[in-house]
Amino acid sequence: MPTRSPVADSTRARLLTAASAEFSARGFDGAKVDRIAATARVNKAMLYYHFRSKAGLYHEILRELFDSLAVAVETARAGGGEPEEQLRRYIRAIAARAAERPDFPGIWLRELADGGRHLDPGVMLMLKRVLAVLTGILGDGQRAGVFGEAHPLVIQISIVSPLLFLSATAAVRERVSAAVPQLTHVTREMAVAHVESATLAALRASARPTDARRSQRGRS
Amino acid sequence: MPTRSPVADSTRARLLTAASAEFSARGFDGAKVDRIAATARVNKAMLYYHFRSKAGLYHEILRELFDSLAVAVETARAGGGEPEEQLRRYIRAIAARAAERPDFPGIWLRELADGGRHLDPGVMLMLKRVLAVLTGILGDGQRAGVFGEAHPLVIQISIVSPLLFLSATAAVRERVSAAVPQLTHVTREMAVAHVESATLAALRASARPTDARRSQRGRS
DNA sequence: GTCTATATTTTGATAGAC
DNA sequence: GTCTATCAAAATATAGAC
Repeated sequence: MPTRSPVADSTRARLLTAASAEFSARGFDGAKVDRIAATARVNKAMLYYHFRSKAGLYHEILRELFDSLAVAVETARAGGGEPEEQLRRYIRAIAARAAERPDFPGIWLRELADGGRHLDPGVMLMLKRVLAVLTGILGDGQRAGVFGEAHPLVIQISIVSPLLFLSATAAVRERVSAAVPQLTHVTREMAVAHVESATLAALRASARPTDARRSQRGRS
Repeated sequence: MPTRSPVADSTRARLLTAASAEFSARGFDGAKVDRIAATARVNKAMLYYHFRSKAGLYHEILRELFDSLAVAVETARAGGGEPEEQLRRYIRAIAARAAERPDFPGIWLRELADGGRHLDPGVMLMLKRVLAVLTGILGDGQRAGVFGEAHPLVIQISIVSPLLFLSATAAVRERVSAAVPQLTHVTREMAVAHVESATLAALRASARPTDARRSQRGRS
């Protein structure tokens, strides 16, 4: 492995930035090392010098991305407070990561669609850390009686997927909106607000079936 | 264009089936025509004879898939009834399409992530038909006072994305669950039930801010 | 660390016989 | 409609000079 200076190595950092955008926009198979090198204004041979292969470069990006996500939600959990407040922070932490790193949603989405082909055990561990945080928050809420029973993976999917979609589908939505002018743009705030209210409303409703106008399946 | 018999042409149909699976699992760039032909047990030259190119084959699949979706939600809408009931049918119609055609979610997901690179005007029109149905249902609900104001695209995203995710992430969830045994499997029914209850709860809550335990931003 | 030139493989696509 | 043989381009990767 080449010199790993604590300061961001210029060509190395440029390659990571360019590659992140390329992988997000085209996926692993669609990404071309020539294009990455060109965008980074770096000689292609340098890519192999620093990362050994296209896959090596991709793995480095995956690790960095998911580790930062795990840290973000763990920080949200560490803030303490009521379960509802923690869940809001959890949601916002994920939304914030997606906002800070525009390439994240595309990469995440595609990696899932790929069946996690490139998720090595290290990255899997990071995903588990994220799920552990959510499971903890939901458990607290259930014990406190404010949340009903809920499957962590269902909640995770219904939180994460709209947020990823929002970013990843920006281009398509732009085209749809252009053709249907009465549709105003969707802002990140609108999406986050909806995810928060929909998730919490569903969790509250399952805690008190009688609160809902019609309970789908009342506990007999 | 070759003979288009009303009955499913064997090699043509086999190619479509194999290609659909390949595109879903690997994406357009990751899909290989050699692999498609091999899976279909058809000579590769036949692929070009029937579909002219890899892109032509892909487009044919996209058109068929999104047209069937548009028809499905339009049928759901045509069933009439209360807005809440129509919205439930809308959600179930989408979930049913994803269940019937296991390749659909992967293809849809990847196409969105690709920025709709392969969505020609014909397919865009089908997407608009789907959105028009949802917009109609939401409008009915608002006029009837049972739904609050909601952006159709936000609702669409929060309905569709979890359903697509559920299918598309099956492989990854399998691996996560294997490593975290206490997590039971997520069934389609659980996901659909959550989407229904979360979406309706959010729409109802926005119609009557005072019903919610805490209204996030009460109308001043 | 950086660059040029090039090797090697894969892959989309076709010509032409049957 | 089907198959064999093959082409041409693209793309990953490396050797080796500086």
